[in-house]
Amino acid sequence: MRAAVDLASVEGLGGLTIGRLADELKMSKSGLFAHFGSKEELQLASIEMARQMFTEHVIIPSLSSPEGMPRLWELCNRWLSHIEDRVFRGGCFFTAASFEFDSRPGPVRDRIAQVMETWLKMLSGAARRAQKAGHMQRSIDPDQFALEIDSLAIGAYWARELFGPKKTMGNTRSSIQRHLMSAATPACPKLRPIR
Amino acid sequence: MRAAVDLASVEGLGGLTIGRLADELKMSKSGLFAHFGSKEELQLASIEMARQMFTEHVIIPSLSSPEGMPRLWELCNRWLSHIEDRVFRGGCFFTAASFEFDSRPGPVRDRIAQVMETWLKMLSGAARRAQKAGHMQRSIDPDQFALEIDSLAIGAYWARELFGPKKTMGNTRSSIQRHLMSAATPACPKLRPIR
DNA sequence: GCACAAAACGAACGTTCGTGCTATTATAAA
DNA sequence: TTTATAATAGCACGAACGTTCGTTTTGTGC
Repeated sequence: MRAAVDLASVEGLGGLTIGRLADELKMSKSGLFAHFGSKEELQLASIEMARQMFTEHVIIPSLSSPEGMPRLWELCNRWLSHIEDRVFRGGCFFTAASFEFDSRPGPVRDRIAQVMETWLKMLSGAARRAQKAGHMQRSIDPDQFALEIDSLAIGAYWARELFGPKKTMGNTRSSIQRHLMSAATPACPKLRPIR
Repeated sequence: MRAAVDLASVEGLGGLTIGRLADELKMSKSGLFAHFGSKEELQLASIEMARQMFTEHVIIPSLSSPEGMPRLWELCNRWLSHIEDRVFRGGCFFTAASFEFDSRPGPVRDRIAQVMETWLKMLSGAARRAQKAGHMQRSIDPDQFALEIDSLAIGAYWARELFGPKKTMGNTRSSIQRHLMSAATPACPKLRPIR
């Protein structure tokens, strides 16, 4: 599954081909195929694996940060890091998959949308708790705010892949930090740079 | 070419297949193929067509707005509109193509990156002129600023395609407008909502 | 009406795709 | 050691892919 996720993150979920994956693993096509029964199942399994990896690298470690703005900041930071660290060989698995499948109805598209919705809810939930903790202005719509910082990260990834990593990611960290701070109250604790 | 762009915007530039396009146009594969000579040429021609359409729908009309912040705002607005209006059947041609080809070296990828760079330069150039006109704070880095508003639009498109158009685009308009206004000086003229 | 060029066509090529079969081999329980 | 079960391999299939070929249709200027 690790190989599948790597391949899919480079060639796209559609380009994740049973033959190529079998070659990579030095297996026969049919031997590999038997584990899934269909290409769609392979795709869904890859999504599941990628989701697990994302949870493990980004979400779980962030939960040890204190609730409120610090945890929101930590979530953003760890997401950017997981792109920089190339946890997926080809970049950001889910962003690429989203754009690839957004107009191809079916279980694969639905699952991707579901995972991304959960992620957005994670962000907006953190924002909402930041409001409850008095770290964030109550006039802000948490859902829209979550989408905004998510967009900044997606855009950074987009620019990085197209134009090279020059200073893109570092600049984006400060972009997002600025965005968080512009929404913060005086009671909000300092946001420490994680890297 | 219109049909090719439509097909590519739905199935992706890779899924733009000579056979399917021929079917759609009720032509023979070979008859269609003869016009291009290779699939890559077809892809490049599609990019060119999409670029022309984008220029026509977004850039040209914006040039009649006064230089500075108003024109920058108009560029953003028209980009959002051209997504809402589904100028490309499958959504935003270039955003999808960017993510599809970002890790597939070759002339197609290069051309996409080139077009997107030109577009970003258009935005940052407008921002720079807004600074010269005294509409925008000079402390702002125009390149980073351009990437930020581009990111917001990309993110809006991403959410729209995945979760449905509910209120996404409208909210994004105000997100971007807020972002512009937070960078504005007192001398900046009012930004009228275009739609 | 004819000649000539451009355009479209149908058939075939070699690959690769996903997907079924039927063997063969490893593994673990009896 | 035998036996049941899971994993892998081998082979073949129909379809679709990009591409090439020779032929036929279409349109234009004389």
